Amino acid sequence: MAKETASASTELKIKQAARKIFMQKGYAAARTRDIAEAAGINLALLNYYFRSKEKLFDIIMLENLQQFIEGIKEILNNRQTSLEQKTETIVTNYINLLTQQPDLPLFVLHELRTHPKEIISKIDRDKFIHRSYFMQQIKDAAKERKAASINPLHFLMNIISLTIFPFVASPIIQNIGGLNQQDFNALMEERKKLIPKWIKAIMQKK
Amino acid sequence: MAKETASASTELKIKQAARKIFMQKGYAAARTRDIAEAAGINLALLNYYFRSKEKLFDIIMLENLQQFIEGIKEILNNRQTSLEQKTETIVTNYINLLTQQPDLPLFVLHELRTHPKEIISKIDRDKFIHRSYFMQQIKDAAKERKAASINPLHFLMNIISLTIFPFVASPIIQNIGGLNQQDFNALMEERKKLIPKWIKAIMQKK
DNA sequence: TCTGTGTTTAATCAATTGATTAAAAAATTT
DNA sequence: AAATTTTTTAATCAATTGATTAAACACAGA
Repeated sequence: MAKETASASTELKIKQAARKIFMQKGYAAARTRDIAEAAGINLALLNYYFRSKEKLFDIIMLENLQQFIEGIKEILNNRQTSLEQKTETIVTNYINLLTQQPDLPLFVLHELRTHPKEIISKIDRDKFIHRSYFMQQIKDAAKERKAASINPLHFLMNIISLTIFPFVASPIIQNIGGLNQQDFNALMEERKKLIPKWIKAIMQKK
Repeated sequence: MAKETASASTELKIKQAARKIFMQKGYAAARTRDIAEAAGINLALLNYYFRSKEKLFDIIMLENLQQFIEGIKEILNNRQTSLEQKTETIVTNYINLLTQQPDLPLFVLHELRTHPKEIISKIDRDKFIHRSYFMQQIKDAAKERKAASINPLHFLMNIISLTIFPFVASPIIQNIGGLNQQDFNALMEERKKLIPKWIKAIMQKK
């Protein structure tokens, strides 16, 4: 019993340390020694638990992607909420997540480029976003209502662009605007209410 | 004479190869041997011309940043063009640039995180964006016209987010939408006209 | 043609780094 | 408490990689 909790906790410690180091430095620049040190354990122990750096990375990356995807899966397919409500929930959820883990999107996107596309195919294997009720609502809004006709893909791109990109480009934005971390977070907090408004304005038939 | 052109061309060849490899793999994963091979020269020659991997990287990165910044400097300070015209020009220019070099923004942003902030401070040393005529126009529009009051920083973030992020996230977007490279480029081409419209809609006083 | 300067290469070095191994330590079982 | 299994470590290996060196090469001017 004590054995299992001990091993479970060291495994968790390693994973947490790995997540931190990988996200800070990226896969290539992250050294297994850094991760071991951050986890407070020996380098050999890391390989004992996870076989190799790449195996460990795959696990971390998969968990990150799930965090990204699972977080919006039920939102997109909720039949009870309007398009406006979904937008607001998505924006709020992501801004909350990224305020806690600002390095997450850049890490995922960068490694997605470099690494073989095995990872990419895992993202949306069954095209659930494409088939989601959310997508149907966008199409319907364009037809039934007086909303402007818009490619649903543009619509989705707009929401995630407006929400995520500021975090990706935060070093530049903070530099341009002369903002410290707190100022920046406050600005992102503002966007929780602004982005849904803007999205609505975009949809308005001109 | 032949000597100088030869050395100039090899220097250029190395830089072009370095830009390619660095952008594909990132600084840490890019090997100097890869760059040398891509340039069709010997590894030692690379160090003969540029002293070290880091020196070469600094040069490439600086050129990339300049490409990014210089491209909008005169646009932002043009006293003859309206806010709408500036928006359209910025969007068109960046979409053209990124269609040619889709890896550029992710590379810059990723390395900006990892590397010491010396680089960051070079981006907008004299705060020219903040002082630009463009920024003044945004403030004026909010006051004088009937436009909605908007933090100029939000305005700027919106334009670059809507323009640049789709390129950064293109692997995901192409996967979700089931798009090949040509489809994706066509979608980005559409955005040249759409984004200015959307920005205008956002500015509209509701 | 010879000399000197700049260019290029092959070979090698030294440091880093992912991974392994064998042994010690701790925990669990009998 | 002894035996067995699991966990942890120190030491080491082997491959990679950025960088250097010394020698060969090209080419200009004398």
